[in-house]
Amino acid sequence: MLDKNYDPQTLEQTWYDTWEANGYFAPHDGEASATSYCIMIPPPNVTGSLHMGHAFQDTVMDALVRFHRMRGERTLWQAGTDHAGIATQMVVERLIDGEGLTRHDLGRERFVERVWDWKAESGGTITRQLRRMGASLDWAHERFTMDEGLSAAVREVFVRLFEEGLIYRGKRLVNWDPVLHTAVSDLEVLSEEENGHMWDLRYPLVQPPGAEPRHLVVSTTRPETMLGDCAVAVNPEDARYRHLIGEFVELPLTGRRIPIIADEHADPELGTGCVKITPAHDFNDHQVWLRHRDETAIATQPHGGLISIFTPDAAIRTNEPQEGELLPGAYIGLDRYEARRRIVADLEALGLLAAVRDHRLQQPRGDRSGAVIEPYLTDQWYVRVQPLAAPAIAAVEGGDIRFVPDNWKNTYFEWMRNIQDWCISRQIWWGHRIPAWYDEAGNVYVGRSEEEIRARHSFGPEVTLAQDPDVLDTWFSSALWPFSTLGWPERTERLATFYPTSVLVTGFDIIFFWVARMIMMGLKFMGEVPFREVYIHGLVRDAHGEKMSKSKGNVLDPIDLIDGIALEPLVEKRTRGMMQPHLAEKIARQTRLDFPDGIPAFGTDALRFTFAALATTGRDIKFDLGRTEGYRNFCNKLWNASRYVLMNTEGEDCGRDGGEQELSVADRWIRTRLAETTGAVTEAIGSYRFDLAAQSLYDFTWSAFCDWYLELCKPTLTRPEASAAAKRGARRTLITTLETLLRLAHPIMPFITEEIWQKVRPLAGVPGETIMLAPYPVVDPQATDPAASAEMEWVMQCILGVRRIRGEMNIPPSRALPILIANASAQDRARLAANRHYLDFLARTESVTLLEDSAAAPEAAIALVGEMRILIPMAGLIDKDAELKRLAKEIARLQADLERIGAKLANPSFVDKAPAAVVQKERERLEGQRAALARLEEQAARIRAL
RNA sequence: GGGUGCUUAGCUCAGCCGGGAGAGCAUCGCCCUUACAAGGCGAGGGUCGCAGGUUCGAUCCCUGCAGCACCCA
Repeated sequence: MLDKNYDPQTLEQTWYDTWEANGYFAPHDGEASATSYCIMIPPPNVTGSLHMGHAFQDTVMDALVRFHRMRGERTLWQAGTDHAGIATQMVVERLIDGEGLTRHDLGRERFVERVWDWKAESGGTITRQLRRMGASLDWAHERFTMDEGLSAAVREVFVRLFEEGLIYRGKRLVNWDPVLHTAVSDLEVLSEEENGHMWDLRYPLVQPPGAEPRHLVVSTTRPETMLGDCAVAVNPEDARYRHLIGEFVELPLTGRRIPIIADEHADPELGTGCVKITPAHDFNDHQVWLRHRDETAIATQPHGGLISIFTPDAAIRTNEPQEGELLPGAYIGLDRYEARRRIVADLEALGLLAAVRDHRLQQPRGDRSGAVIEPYLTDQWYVRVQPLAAPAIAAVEGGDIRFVPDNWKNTYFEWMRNIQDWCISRQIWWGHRIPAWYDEAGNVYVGRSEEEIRARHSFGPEVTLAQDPDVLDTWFSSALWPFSTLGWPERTERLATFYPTSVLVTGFDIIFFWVARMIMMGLKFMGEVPFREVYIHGLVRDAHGEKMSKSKGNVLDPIDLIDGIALEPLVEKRTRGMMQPHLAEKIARQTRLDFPDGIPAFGTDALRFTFAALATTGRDIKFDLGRTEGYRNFCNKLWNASRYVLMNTEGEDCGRDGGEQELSVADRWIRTRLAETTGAVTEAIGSYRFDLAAQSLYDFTWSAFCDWYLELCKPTLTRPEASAAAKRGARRTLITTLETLLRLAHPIMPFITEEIWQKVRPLAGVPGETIMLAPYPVVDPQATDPAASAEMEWVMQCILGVRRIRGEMNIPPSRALPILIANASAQDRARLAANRHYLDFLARTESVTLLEDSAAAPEAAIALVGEMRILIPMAGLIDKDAELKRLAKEIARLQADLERIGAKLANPSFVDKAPAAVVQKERERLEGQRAALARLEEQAARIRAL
């Protein structure tokens, strides 16, 4: 027997341990003929912790995986974590900062050791949390992007791409993060509008001696970059300046002269139409420079005009010995903002500052550090993406990969068709070291190892080689995830079985970062797409629709929803380690407002059910705690219903060992409903509509099984006159329906279904050690019985009719009612006779009397079931005005309806053009409603006449 | 500026191929009826964002507008 109370805490933990210990999560060996099903987990940061987005995503994946596993497919959910280069390095740097050290104090080797220590220390957190979610990941084959196998895959890919000319090294402008001291890719830069200024600078024209001084005015948001200007550009069509093209201006503060050049980049409509060109510190200017660098006036400048002015910290650098006073000594060593202040002041002193205006500008910032990104000239490694992108586009166009919802493919195409080369080197220490070595002359050699390179080039020990200090972008290794985790470059059995994987489940925010790159790499190295489908889900937001973030303090920890958390610890958790105390105060206030009593423990199943119910396609999720509470109650309902079933079946004859069984209408009806629900849930999961699956399960369990069936079978089980065969049939139906329902719900609610199933299984005569590996229900066409459905519908209408009168007249359920039946057809009479016990029990009827002459009826309240009338005598029970009021309401409703249908049928074009079936249906409705109306009006008149 | 999505009950959301507007939560009555008060029974609540169009008929299809959100430049 089940415990009296549903307590998710205890049962969830023990079942998970059992599953894992028994190896149920691993794909079964199976026959070669079994189809395989595989999902790769988007690897979470190894040292991170589970957030609501993970919890949602993992619920979806686990539901899919459990569903397919139960369907007998060879199912693998590949487990693993990501080393998350920059994020992890930042955490460890902060850690050692607490010891007053920087990573440079430690040196590379010791620092990387510290990161591994940190991983060892905190690396288990997220995998523990995944287990709490019930995730049936194949832990036995857990992978980590930095483990030896995956690192080998990374080296292999790098070398092959390099040898094909698809990886190159080049001095290019990159997005430089001056705080993290590393290049970052375009995708890691977030631009937002911020308040700033626009400065108008006067650049004096070079004039013959004695001439009146004249200026060109250029506008800039970054005046300090003028130290690196190589030209002023004007539009060749701009009549105001055309005559100046080829002339020179004095670049203030530097003593340099720079040319006025003609370039389309200068927009005559914008500002003065003159643009300063700083090719080493602006992407657009760099393009301009590329077009003009062969012109003498540019080419003869220092560095051909490509003048870098910053250190990696974005401070003004010192001059190289051969550069002389290229950069004015007054500014050297100044941070970019201090330099800006000084340069503006100096220009103003010279009368060269024309204006300063407030200005909204797009400020690019590093997504990790928040630092303003600096376009910066460095040597970096790049992937030439175009040749890889073409087949990746074709794969989606041709339908080899399907996006769900479909329109996300447009986002994918949009990006893929305008793709830029991918900067893959990062100037950090935590990550895959780039497999390139340099000799003393600076020649580069790429290979799987130093030994390989030495061997290939026959280098003796006298040749010293130094490995490139940089590491690869984390996404480089993630891009290989679908095959590297399966053993590639080895040709393993797992790789052959599970690649291509079935579906990728992920958020739209990493379509570019990850999805696109996996497709490119998969096609390139496996010759096949990495997955057949991409299911894109929405973002989990808080109850107010705000994005959850630590700084806003509105994050929810999924584990707190499972275990519950009191208010004070929750406030403490949300405000811990805040930078600004005033924010902490606000967060604390809001938290107390949103969760005055903290968060109750809902259990994993309720949380998972919530995610499933909210998982509508293509929509963000506003996370509503009320829903979770409702689904916790649902779990409780299922629990109690199961207790009832067990109470009535344990130690009883459930027909498992034969014996005659007789199925009642109710039995046949619930079996029909179960078959329908099985079909609906199966189809919903198959089309990623977890919301519809959840809805069907909820509706069947609560509204059909509990509200009706459990009640309907009570008379059969308790009445002494019910036959043994009928009791056996009811018990059999009870236990098998519940057993099937549990299997049906298991992918979404794994724990409670397993706990109950273990008790139910023997009574239902079902074999198996675990519901996890029990077969998923299939629709039994034999079970569908339309006649039973129709009859049950009639029974319910009768019961609801009586209940409605009861409810509206406030007649307590304890009071049994005598009812009269009038205008009963032969079918009504037959049904009445057959189902009388249902009415007595569920409508609490004291007596049922058939009236042969309806005129003889006493004053009564009325309910209609088709043509048949149910009358409840009013004497002493119902007050006249209340019944009249009730009838008036009903009559009004019918009249409105009739009017609408009448108008429709009176319209000749409707009758002509609408399908005959529709017209027929409306006619029947009209008839039915009209008859009902007449009866109610007659009844009202009779009561009024009293 | 370009693109995508959204707008349905007080709140969170379903609504299939165009044909009688649904669920959960919340609200209001009655009830400790032998699985369940984390419950039972019943009730109220909607100009389907606005304006046009197509159609016999539009929450659904088309166009425009408004508001919100996100992505790209």
